[in-house]
Amino acid sequence: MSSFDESDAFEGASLAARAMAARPMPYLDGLNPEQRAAVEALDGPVLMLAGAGTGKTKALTTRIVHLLNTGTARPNEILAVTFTNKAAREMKERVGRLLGEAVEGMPWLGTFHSICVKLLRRHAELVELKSNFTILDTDDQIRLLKQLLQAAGIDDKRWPARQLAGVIDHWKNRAWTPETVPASEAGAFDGKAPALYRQYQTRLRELNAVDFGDLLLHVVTIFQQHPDVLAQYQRWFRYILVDEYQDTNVAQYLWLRLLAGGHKNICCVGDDDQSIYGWRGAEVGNILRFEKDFPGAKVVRLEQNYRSTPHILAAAGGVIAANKGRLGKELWTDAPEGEKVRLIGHWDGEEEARWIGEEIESMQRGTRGLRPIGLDDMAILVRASHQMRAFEDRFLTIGLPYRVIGGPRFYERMEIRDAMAYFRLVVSPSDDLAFERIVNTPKRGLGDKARQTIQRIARDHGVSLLDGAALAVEQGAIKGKGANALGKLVVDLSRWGRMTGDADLSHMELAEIILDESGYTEMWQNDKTPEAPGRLENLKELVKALEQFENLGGFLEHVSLIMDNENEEQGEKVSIMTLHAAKGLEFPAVFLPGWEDGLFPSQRSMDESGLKGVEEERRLAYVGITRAEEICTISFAGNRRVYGQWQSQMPSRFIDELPEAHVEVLTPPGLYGGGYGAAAGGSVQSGLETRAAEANVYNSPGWRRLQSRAGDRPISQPRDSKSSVIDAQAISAHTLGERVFHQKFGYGAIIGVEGDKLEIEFEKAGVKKVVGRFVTGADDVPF
DNA sequence: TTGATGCTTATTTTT
DNA sequence: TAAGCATCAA
Repeated sequence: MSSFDESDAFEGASLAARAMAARPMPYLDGLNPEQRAAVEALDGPVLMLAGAGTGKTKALTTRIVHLLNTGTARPNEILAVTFTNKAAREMKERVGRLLGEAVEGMPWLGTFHSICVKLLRRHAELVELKSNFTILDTDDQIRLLKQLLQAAGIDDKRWPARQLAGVIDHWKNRAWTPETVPASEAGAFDGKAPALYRQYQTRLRELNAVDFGDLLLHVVTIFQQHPDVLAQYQRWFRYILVDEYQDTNVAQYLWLRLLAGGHKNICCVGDDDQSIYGWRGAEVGNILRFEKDFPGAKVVRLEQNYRSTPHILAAAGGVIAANKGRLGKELWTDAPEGEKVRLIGHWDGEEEARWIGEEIESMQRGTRGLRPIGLDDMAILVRASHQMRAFEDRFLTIGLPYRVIGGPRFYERMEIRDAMAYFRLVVSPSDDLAFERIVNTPKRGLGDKARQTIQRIARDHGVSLLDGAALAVEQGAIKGKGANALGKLVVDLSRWGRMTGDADLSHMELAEIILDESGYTEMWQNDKTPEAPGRLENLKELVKALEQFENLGGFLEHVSLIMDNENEEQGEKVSIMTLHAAKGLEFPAVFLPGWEDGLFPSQRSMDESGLKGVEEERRLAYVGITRAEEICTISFAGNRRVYGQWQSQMPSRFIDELPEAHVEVLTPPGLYGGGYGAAAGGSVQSGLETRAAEANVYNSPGWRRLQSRAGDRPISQPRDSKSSVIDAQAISAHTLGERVFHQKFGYGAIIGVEGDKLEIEFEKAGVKKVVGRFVTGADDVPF
């Protein structure tokens, strides 16, 4: 590719364009100078570094409007990519609103995946697919891989299909085809992965199917192998905009680079500090490297924050400052100072949940001169979904309404996928995966044996499973009840297939007919498990969703890419969600519980990815804090049940990184034998050495550092327990067999030492692993 | 085809 | 601990 050519920049400046440029641009008025700069730099590469809450979407949408309004580009000449359907939808809406008219077109505003589907359908033959290929979801993918593993005689216990799917996904994210997987990766999955990857791709081609990863990979392959096709799109998409650039993987990066290769009118928006999807293949490097990839790129930093108070921003800034290799940004705001970030330690996870419940109730009423905050304006953001349980339990007992955001999505539910498999089979009878999914759902007495027979016959005749099934019935290869049921299924499917052409029948009615006559609805009606009614409800929802589409085929086309499910429940509720799910959201009051080393940052992250892992976790902390508008409350527990075992926890290293000046340390009730009153205003240290209870929570190294930050140690380094003075003391202070006392578990004997953990057999509580610090010799019990 | 039982595993999940 | 599974007996 040639380097950036200056003349390209003026390509759009025709007479007409200049005339258009003379039109008023009221939409520019509401922008700050940086946003405005990002909007007006239409030509050439632009990197918009948009911190949390700095009006990124506003700048992005205004930029599109500006492109259109100045006549620089027509709607169909703009390629605007997002990661989520939600973001795409929002952008469409906002562009429409700014233009004051419906956007005619913008056919190329969408997610990476939806745009790739469009492209791939046009050029499917270039990768040996037919343009009506089906898109497999993760579930189909796994089942297919399972079959391959079985065929290859690999024990799918030792080598689970899930894991193989992970490896293949990873490779596709890196844009590696079976041919280009580097030798260094070949050892994955016991060295079997490369061959299986190849087989999998072959099988997908036979099925005329692609998985999510293929959508990008195939398009990249086409662009790479067919310069003429690429050139056509380079001309076509004269202006490219990319949202959440920090989340792009290698395949997406290549895709963008190829498309922008000619004119280089590409504007990438993102925030390296909010890159939290590395584990999914996202490469922060993409955004860090932007200026190298596109020499002469204009870099605009949006740093004025319109969301949070100065204290909150300072706290977030203090934490993220510990990361290396940042592009560098500092958020600031005009907003009044507000409340400091509040920090509180608890005895255990249950108490933490209890306290937060009470805190929510009092904030709802309005306390200490603060305005009352509605439940909809509060959120609890956790690192891992299992942490939600404690809150759900607690909120159920005190009757506090809550909603869990995230979790299994609508289109991932079993009943929805079953129903869709029926639809798929009606629309395309050769969809073998759909056939396999529903042959015996509801139960038709077709077990493994029957399935194998069908497969054999289909293979022998070189036909689809459905046709094979028809043959099997004709030949009488299937006996007994199953034969009748299968015969009926085959006949029904072809009948429903003919009904798709029936003009008198809406596709919604047809869908109902399919679900009823197949016995699928009945299956759930007869099901007595508690979730059955909900499933029937979902099926109704599904049929309702069909309304927006012209026919079943059109529905299936779209639905495979729409995995979100935003049904707004009514009523004021506290939101509970993971930090990941919270990205892009904001709440006046945010609770961030569970800030303990091992939980957050997660042990696994640190084990698997080391410093990189910690840095990504730190970005997650940054994302969490910056969700808060007015009040941000961080908490941790000294003890927590992990996999049924009580474990003592160290406060998160991220707590050490909170700048003291912007943090207010709260005292949990109970520790001083009284409520808030007893300790309010009092120094935490006052009773520090007097009672074991306080000592346990507040005597931790992290806590002490927070109280008096003597010399600044390099905080980004993971603390190695073995090199920690305090922990070493804790271990050497005890010996095997010693009788000890623990505040929660009572008396016990030390039966083992493991790092800084003591294994103790407690008289009442059984065997537990406890951090040495939390234990005192039985004779020194302080009361 | 069901139900019971035992075993194993344990983040984050935009499409 | 507890959920998700796979296997097994009936």
